[in-house]
Amino acid sequence: MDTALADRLLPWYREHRRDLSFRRTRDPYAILVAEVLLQRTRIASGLPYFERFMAAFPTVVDLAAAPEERVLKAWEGLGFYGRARNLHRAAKAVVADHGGRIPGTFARLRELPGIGDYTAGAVASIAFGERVPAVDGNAIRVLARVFRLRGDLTRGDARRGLVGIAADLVPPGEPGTFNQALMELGATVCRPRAPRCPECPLRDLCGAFRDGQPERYPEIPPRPPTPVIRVAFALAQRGGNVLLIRRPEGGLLAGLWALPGGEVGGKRDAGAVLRAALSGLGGGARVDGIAGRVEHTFSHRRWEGVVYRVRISGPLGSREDATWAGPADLERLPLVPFHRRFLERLHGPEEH
DNA sequence: AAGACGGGGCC
DNA sequence: GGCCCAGTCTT
Repeated sequence: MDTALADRLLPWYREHRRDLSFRRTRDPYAILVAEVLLQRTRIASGLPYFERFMAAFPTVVDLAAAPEERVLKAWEGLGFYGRARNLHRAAKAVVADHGGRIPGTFARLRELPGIGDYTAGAVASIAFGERVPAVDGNAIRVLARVFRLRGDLTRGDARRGLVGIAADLVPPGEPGTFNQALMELGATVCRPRAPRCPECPLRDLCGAFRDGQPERYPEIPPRPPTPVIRVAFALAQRGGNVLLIRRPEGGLLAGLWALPGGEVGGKRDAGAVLRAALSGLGGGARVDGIAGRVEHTFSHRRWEGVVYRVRISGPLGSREDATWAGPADLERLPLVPFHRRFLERLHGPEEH
C-alpha cells in the first residue's frame, strides 16, 4: 500500500470539499441513489434530480413498491433511462433478497442490476467503509496524470491496471473519504482542460505536471463523426389531447412516451414510417400538413426531420402502448424530453 | 472488444 | 459543433 497520495489528499479534501447534499447523508440507500444518478452525469445536472428523487422515494421500500411509470417520470430529462429501470429493479431485489437493507459489501452490491465496478466501489467505501477503490472519470484523469498512464484507460488491460493502482492507494482508515477526495480533486482542480496545477496538493508527485503537459493525459481515443438520422413523427390531435406511443422496453428512450414515428431510411420513406407507427390505430390516418421540425443532437447522433399533422379516425383499438394524452396525462407520463419541448412550443405564445 | 445508451455545459 | 461528464450492459 502507498499512502503518499492519501496523506496529501485527505487534508486537502477536508479543507476544500464542496458542501453537496448527497454528502450530508449516511443512508446507504441515498448514497446508492446519488451514485447511480450521477453516472456519466455532471453533479450540477444531477443534483436537483437527487433531491426530487429522494422526496418521491424516501426509502428503498418506497422505491421498490412504486410503479415504473413514477420512477421514469422522476428520471425524465436526465438521460440514460436504463439507469432508472435498473435502480428500480435493484430496489426490488434489495427488498426481496436482502430484507430491505442495501447490501454492505462490494461483491453483493456488484450483483445488483445497474451497479458496476465504480458504483459498487463507491457505495461500499462511502456507506460501509470497505477498502475498495471507486474509479470514475475524475479518478482516471488524476491518476493518469500523476502516473503518466498511456492508452485508453476506460477499458481492457489499461483499465484493469489503473484499478489495481487505485486499489493500492486506498487507505484503510477512511476509504470512502479518499475515493471522494480523488474525485473532488479531478472535478475542481485536475480538470480536463486548464487544470489548476498551482493549487494541487499532488503536484510534487505528479509526472504530468513535472513534464509541463497535464492536458496530454488521459489519452482519449478518436471518435467517428456524428451521423445524421432522418426522422418523421406524427402529431395527431383530438380535442385537447395528443396521441402518444409508449416506446419499447429495450433500446433508445426505452419505456418513455413519444410521438409516433421513427427513423426514415433505406426503403422506408416518411409515409411508410408513419403508417408503421400508426398501424392498428382506429380506422385510418392521413397526413394533413406539417406541424414543425425536429432537430435533436444525442451524444453520438443527430436527428433531423419533420413532424406531420395527422388525422386519425376511429378509436385506438387494442393497442395498450397508445393513448390520447391530455394536459393532466402529460404531467403524469414520462415523456421523451424533446417531444415534450416540442409540444410545449406548439401551445406556447408563438402559436402560428 | 466494441456499441448502445441522453442530455446539458463549456470552449 | 465537438468534447466531456461521480458508467453499465449487451453482443
